[in-house]
Amino acid sequence: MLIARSTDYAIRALKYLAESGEEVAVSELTQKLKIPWPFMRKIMQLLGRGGFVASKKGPGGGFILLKKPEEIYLTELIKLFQGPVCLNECVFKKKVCANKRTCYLSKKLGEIEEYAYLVLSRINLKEIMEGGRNYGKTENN
Amino acid sequence: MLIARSTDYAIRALKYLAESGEEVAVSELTQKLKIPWPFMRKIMQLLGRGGFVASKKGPGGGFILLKKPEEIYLTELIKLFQGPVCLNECVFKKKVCANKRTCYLSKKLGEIEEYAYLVLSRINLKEIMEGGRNYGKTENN
DNA sequence: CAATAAAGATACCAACATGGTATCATATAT
DNA sequence: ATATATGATACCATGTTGGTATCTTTATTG
Ligand code: FES
Ligand code: FES
Repeated sequence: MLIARSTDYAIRALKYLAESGEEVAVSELTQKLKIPWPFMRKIMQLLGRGGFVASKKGPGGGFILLKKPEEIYLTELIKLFQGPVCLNECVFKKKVCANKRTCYLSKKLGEIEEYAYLVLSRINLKEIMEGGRNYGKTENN
Repeated sequence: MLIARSTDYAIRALKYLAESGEEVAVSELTQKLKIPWPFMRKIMQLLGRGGFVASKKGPGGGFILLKKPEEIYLTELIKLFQGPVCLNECVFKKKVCANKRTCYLSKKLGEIEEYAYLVLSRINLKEIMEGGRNYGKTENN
């Protein structure tokens, strides 16, 4: 799967923040987006570390968007929540395969990965917000 | 990951069978390819059910390739061992997302999946055998 | 016709990734 | 001071996948 749940939730949260424009507490996010509370918190914290949002503690505090929607690229979010986009990893996981350079399959998978990265790296939050008007409104669990 | 371990092992086994041309027992496969024995068996059984190989029981028995290498496509193997190639599944796993049709992200991921499928579906065993002379000789685990 | 060597079937186990939870510490507004 | 928010972090639960074990069935061969 290219996009994990955590990344998806992050997108929804960012979208909400972008539309709100002001400080939003996790409690509000979690209510509006129907996402489990502690999980949402974890995600917001990560977004904070990633520099996408700023946080304010105390009553009335919450999270606020730091970047413009058009500056938030999908690949950045994926990297933050799932690590680098990678589809052609040699099956001998951790260990590097000696044939990686010459392996035919690896080359082909690399092409796919390259294409995937290209497409994903062009998608930004603004596009998602405009392109998919109902993204994140999937209340049908 | 596009290609799982099981699929990879299957490719190696098929390659070996193709080069051998005659009945090969799992014991031989497992020795030559350095793949765990019971796992290899399971994989060969699946390949049998998938119609890629025929089996012969009893002493001297084993598996023999049923198709020509150029008729064995990577997507078929992936389907057999990992299920259908799918990269754009909506995060609400099992349940179908009502917005699937209009979701911008889903559309983009669909494009990637389509491309991936196109590339993979053109790759056959013969290509792999010729293109990557040392595929499956990764003895460096 | 035994004994043996193979595969068929199937249930089980272990490691890992991921989604999700809980807890305690810290900062801030009132 | 207290309530309300996040920061950090450790933990738990579930599912998938790689891997194992066991028992049955079929065929060869002496
Ligand atoms: S088998 Fe390792 S890169 Fe191809
Ligand atoms: S959120 Fe379900 S398809 Fe986009």
